[in-house]
Amino acid sequence: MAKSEKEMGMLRDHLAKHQLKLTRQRELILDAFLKQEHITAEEMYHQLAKKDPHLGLATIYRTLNLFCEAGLAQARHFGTQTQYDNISHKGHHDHLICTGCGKIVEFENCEIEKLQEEVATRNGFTITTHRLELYGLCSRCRH
Amino acid sequence: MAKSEKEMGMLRDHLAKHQLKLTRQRELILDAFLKQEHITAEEMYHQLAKKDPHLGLATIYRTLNLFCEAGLAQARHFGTQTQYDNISHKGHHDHLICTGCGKIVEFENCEIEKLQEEVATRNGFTITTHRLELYGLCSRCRH
DNA sequence: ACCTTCTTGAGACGATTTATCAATTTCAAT
DNA sequence: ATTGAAATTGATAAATCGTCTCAAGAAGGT
Repeated sequence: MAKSEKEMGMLRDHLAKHQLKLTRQRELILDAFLKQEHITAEEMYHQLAKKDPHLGLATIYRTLNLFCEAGLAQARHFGTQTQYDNISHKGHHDHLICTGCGKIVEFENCEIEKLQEEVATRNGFTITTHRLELYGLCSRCRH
Repeated sequence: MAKSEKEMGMLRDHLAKHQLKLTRQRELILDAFLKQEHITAEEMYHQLAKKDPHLGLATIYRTLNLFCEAGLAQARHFGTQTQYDNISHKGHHDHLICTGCGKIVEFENCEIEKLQEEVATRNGFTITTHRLELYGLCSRCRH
């Protein structure tokens, strides 16, 4: 917990600004959240079941949504679930996905990211995160 | 319906390849879909209620998913709902999404697409489609 | 027209997330 | 340290969204 001073500070700030309280559960969930790049409420529920078997799923949802409002997390809907991304992690990995065999290749491309920034700026946006997925056939599946 | 020959052709192709049938409902839904840039199943359900009050919501979901498989549409999860984007009528467009107010700005960027092709080629992939979403705050929500 | 197969519509169902509410905890003011 | 108003929690009910089920109907090849 010692190394997450910055994030804990952001949370405290947000709580103070909104007359909210710092609870044992919120500290526990923040602690676990900061160790992840992204996580679902359900995953966190299972992870924390060991440390606090009585921690409710609703509390986790409420807290992760609170983190979003405090600027620590960002919700992203993927498939049927909601992923909560840790904003302090910046390792963007995009994906090449083969629709034939399901193979996934991760890549990073600074030039693309730069162009994304340009598009965003041109439209008055400030990007916090992005998602890029390329679908196609890998060399083996192309026949 | 006369102006959507290309899309109707793509649908016929897909149906033929998979032993599926062309039904009145599928024609009706395609017709309505091609007039939109993106739409949810629920929105389409209400739109088509006038033309066919007995058209079921499940049929709309099934048909929009079929369009995705036929390469006419692309599903995108935003908020709690699924948006079905029309990718064959107006060309592919990517999205800038404000996480504050939900505003969506569509854009197209040839340079980004060219770089995507390069990444794909470098990895032996042939891209058939892609999805690019930039999440952030619009000028108004940034305060 | 026949016959097989696919599709539809209606509602049941499943998964995910939010709302409800009594009991508990926080925290600032005593 | 104690008090007490206000926020939070946990358990569960409820809402939301999308898929599944299945009997009845439609499509399309022969």
